[in-house]
Amino acid sequence: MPELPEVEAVTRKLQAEATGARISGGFFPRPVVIQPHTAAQLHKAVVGRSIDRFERRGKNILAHLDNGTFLRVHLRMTGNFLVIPDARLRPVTARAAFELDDGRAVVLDDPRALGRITLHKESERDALFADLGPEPFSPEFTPEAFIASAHRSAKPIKILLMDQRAVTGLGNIYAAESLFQAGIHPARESRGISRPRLRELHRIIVEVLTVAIDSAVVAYSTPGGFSEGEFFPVAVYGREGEPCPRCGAKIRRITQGGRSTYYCPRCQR
DNA sequence: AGTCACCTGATT
DNA sequence: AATCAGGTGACT
Repeated sequence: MPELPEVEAVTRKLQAEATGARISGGFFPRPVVIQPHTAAQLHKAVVGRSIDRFERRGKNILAHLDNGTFLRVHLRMTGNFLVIPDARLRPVTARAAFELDDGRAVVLDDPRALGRITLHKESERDALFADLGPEPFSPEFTPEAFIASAHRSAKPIKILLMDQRAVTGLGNIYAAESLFQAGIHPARESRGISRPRLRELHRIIVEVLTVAIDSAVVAYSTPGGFSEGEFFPVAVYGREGEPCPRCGAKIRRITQGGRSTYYCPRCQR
């Protein structure tokens, strides 16, 4: 489910619903989800702590506790992190649950169990995210910084956009949509793209993510979460064979880095 | 830089 | 039965 916009929506909802909550219990049925910690270890570390604040960093959700530690939650492909009203009624796909002293629980719900949770000291934060690039809405994500990282890379531009070191938050959908809007072919070598086109792509990335966050927050605040289908006007992703909304040419699918990339062969050169 | 493994469920 | 999935890390 989640790229940056969905993670942002999830984080905001947790911040609204569970800030200040106190953890009274833990449920960690899948060792791999919390490794290198053990269930007993994590249980001991979180019970009695309250959650001061939720924060998003890239596609990670951080839950800051009241003792100088934080939980780092990554949703990977299919995870969701949410408050349920009754800790006893967790879904069968709950891979971790933090029971709260008011009877609710904060749950990692993830059918594929690819999501991960780890606990860290605040002092380890910088080291933990050393390989994460700039937040797309931060002052560090300048056109010049983006152009520089592109011109340093021989990777196809689509691969670069999904590399969290160049900019954090884009995944398979929004990378493809950004390139469509910028009119850039996904297989173009990053360092061969002109400065003006990269400058335009930079602007579009910020715009695409802004629009996507707005729609994700609205979609996720309604009952049922994101389940109401599409909430972002997707032009190319998942639309192989359908007409391009701009020129009518058939959308194509190629494989890059083992993932599907969708693009318009006429609009994207 | 490309491939695969991690998991499970949906779709072809 | 095979393929695919909005991610990432560990391989070759």
